[in-house]
Amino acid sequence: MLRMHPQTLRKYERLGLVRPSRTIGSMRLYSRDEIERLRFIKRLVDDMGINLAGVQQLLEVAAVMRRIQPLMHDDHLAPDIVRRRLLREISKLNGLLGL
Amino acid sequence: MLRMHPQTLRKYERLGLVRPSRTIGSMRLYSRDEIERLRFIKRLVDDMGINLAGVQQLLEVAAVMRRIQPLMHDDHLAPDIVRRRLLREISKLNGLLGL
DNA sequence: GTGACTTGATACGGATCGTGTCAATGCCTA
DNA sequence: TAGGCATTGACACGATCCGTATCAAGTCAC
Repeated sequence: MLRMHPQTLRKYERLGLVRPSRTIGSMRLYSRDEIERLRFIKRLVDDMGINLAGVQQLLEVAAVMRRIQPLMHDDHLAPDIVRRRLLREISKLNGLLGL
Repeated sequence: MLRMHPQTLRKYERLGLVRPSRTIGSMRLYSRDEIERLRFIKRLVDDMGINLAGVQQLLEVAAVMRRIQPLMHDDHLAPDIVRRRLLREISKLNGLLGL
């Protein structure tokens, strides 16, 4: 489906990049979100040549982006609240870059 | 000063990670900003084990962060302007992650 | 129950990255 | 101005990382 080698998926899981659920017999089961996540990882690794350590950081950046996005388009949220949450996410981003 | 091998600095320049100015005799000259940049790169590579390809992306993320930071603390700027510039930076960040 | 697949563990080839070496050039001082 | 030393660029050598192949053992579906 994603043309990924089974061993690659296992290694990604060992590194904590994905977290598939398991069936009773301990077979891996990937949700739609995780498949999308794998697609994202594949782009970073195959097309951009990025390290798995770098992928891990960029995944966290992407997670922050996903939380910021709705904040900016929610029109019935008090500007103060938006501003405060935005500051929190930005400082989180800075922290993970070690700034 | 940063305990980096000269060849490492040359390779980083070939990859476009740093851009030192040159003296008349073509010797490399690093500004304070570039030294800080090198320190940042060193952390990503040595401590986090990140690829140079990943470093390149994270450098761009850091650049966006550096532009966002003053926006959030400038009280003289109209909220509309802040919001618009913020949206631009965020979409830039999304674009560079391929989202 | 039988055949096909998945599981985990280990090993191998290719690519990346830091470092060492080389001759040639540039810089500084006596 | 001549001599000693560092820097320049190019190439090559280990170490490490990553995807993939292989293996026996366990699991699934028919």
